[in-house]
Amino acid sequence: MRGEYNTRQKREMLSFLKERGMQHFSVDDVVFEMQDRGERIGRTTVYRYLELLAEQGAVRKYQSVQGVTQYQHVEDAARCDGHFHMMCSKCGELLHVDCSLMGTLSKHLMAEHGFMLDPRETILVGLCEKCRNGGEAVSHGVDSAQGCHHCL
Amino acid sequence: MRGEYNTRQKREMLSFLKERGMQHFSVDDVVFEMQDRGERIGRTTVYRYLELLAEQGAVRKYQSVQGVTQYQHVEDAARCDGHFHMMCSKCGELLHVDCSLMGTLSKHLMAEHGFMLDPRETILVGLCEKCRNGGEAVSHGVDSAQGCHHCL
DNA sequence: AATGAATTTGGAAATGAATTTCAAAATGAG
DNA sequence: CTCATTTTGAAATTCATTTCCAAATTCATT
Repeated sequence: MRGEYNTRQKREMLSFLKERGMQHFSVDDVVFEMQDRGERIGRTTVYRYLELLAEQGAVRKYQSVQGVTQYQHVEDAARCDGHFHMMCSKCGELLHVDCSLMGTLSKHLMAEHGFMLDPRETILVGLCEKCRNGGEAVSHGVDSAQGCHHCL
Repeated sequence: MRGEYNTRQKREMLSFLKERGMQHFSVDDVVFEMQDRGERIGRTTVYRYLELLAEQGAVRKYQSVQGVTQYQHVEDAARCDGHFHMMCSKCGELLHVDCSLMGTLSKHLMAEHGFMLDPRETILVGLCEKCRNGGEAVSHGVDSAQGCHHCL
């Protein structure tokens, strides 16, 4: 049956997932990491296995509006529950938003609009700082992936 | 200046938009409709002009997660500017969110996270009140844009 | 360890939407 | 009409993702 053979490629990818923790990654991230490790693994195989894992629920798949699909290991993604993601429409990067303001918004939408916001399905789309500044990162004291004074 | 010449192709497309009303359509819909009318119009031109109209707000662009981008004629574009939308993941209804909290959120994301939230691309996903109270399930997608009774 | 059937791999080719290119055509101001 | 500017569109390109399929691998059985 499909998915029942234990191969080197699958083991390598599972170990990669574990290392990544809650961090998002793309197919290319896997491919290049494997190259760095000196492991050979075909791009097709990465696509295929991530798809299988997504079906099985071991991985969550975020398809950007335009650009590269991102994946996230679900074991740790459970820790993402209750927080949101924003995606840059230009570079496709997916960022965590651990911000109490989102909780406030959720409560408000529920109380005033009768709408139960789903953090897993909602992706805030816009332009990340890097892309707004022409590819250069600018520090403003707060890493958007980490949090601000409102954030956890 | 870009967009200032009045051409047959533009006139034809504008008349197409008017006929379509709020109904969504794809680039191919335009191309084939034009062929049926006996008008010749290049696919490139359709992409290009729809993109221009989208920038100007005369057309809204829905990029499906997978598949073909769909467009929709916005008769009163100003009515939707600066507003966000939420979509029910069950019935697919698209709802208008005119809420000062969204403005607050936008400002916060910009100031503290360096992220410029885009109201046109962002769709808040969750469960609407009807569906939370045992509404009927309807397949959703781009079609559901028609369900936006506040905004369109 | 050998056999063989089932599964998996991965390079290459295909797909398909969207974008870029650029020479030719159309437009409109003067 | 002239001519600079804008627009058009066929063809080429891009690029993530999928499909194809022969070869390699895995695993249960001898």
